[in-house]
Amino acid sequence: MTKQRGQIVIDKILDTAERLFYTQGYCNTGINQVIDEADIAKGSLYKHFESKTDLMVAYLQRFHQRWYERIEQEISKTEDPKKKLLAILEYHGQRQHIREFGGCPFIKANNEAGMSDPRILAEIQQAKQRLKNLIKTLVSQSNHKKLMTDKELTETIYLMTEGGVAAASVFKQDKDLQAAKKILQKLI
Amino acid sequence: MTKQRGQIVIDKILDTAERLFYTQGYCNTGINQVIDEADIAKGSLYKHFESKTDLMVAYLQRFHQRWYERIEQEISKTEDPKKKLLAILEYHGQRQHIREFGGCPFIKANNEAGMSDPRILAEIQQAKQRLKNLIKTLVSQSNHKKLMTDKELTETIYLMTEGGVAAASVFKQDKDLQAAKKILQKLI
DNA sequence: AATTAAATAGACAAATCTGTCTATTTAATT
DNA sequence: AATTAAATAGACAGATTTGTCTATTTAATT
Repeated sequence: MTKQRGQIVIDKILDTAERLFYTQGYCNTGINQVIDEADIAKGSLYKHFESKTDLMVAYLQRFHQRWYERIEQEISKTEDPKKKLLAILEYHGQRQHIREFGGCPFIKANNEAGMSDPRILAEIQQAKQRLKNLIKTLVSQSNHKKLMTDKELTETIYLMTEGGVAAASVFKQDKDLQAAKKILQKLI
Repeated sequence: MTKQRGQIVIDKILDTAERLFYTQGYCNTGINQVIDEADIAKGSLYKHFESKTDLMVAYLQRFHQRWYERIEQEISKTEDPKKKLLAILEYHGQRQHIREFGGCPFIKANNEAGMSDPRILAEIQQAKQRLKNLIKTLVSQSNHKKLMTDKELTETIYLMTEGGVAAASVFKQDKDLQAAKKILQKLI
């Protein structure tokens, strides 16, 4: 079963949209630039996506799925729940480095287009909630020091992750995320 | 000494730009909407600001100053450094409520326009650094429990603040910031 | 009161934006 | 091989964008 012709076009569009929407921003990226860099015709884009907003939604949905799969894959490298928690912070630092400290794609999308379409906000909320739930599960399995409750530790880790990525986008480095990792080592 | 005519115009422009750039976003706000809602002429805007980017920079500079003054005023309500630290989290929750959970103005500006002009990123970095320094000073005065070092506690508080505001913008509520406050009470 | 500076309304240019449409070519399927 | 569906290039509409410019009115200053 080889790839359908249509799927190749869709993939090229979504790949390009993902790259441009993230690096330049949704508003700063025109449809014409997307079709130019994706090397497809405008008619093809509007055959598969009703509007630019729909393209944004589709990008976020696909990104949400791939993003979560990457995190799951990353923490699967160790069995220890404590190490898995540390890996989440480590991973976010690595990703921000790859992304040249452009910040969280979900937060970016939310800031620019979160209020314009309910599907956008919903997708972002679901993604963030999944991360929270993942942390919660790992915390409950971690047998941590009980310096705080499971709920509080979960919250702390989530906030340090979110804050660390934001700090990375401001200061263009990942030392806040690295610091968060060291702090977490003391807390668990 | 009453207000100069020019200053009134500048204030109206900056007030409107601040409101629209935050609620709608920089890209989603046109110069024409700014002059319409500020109720001034287009020529007046371009007399005081060379470009839309310059207006953004001026908005951020004024906002940075006022923002920091508000925080200083807020924490001046108590003498206890521990309570001052808690007040920072409390204050950010209140502000996000007022802002209808639109997130951090600096992070928003950075995501949308941080790479387009070095002055924008510089202003945002300075603002965030000031917050970090403020927390650092308060931590050093707080005589906290020493569950972690001063540096680590400072980092934790900063990250929880940054992450809490981001979470507020995603989930449209301030309970993450409230949770952060309760966690901080345990840490100090 | 006369002069100077600033604010105004609004036309305008030039570029860009999203989205539509047509005519043609390419590829997959029967 | 014939048919059907999809991708292409590109023109086009209509709206919107930033920024400029002119002519006029308003306000402050000498």
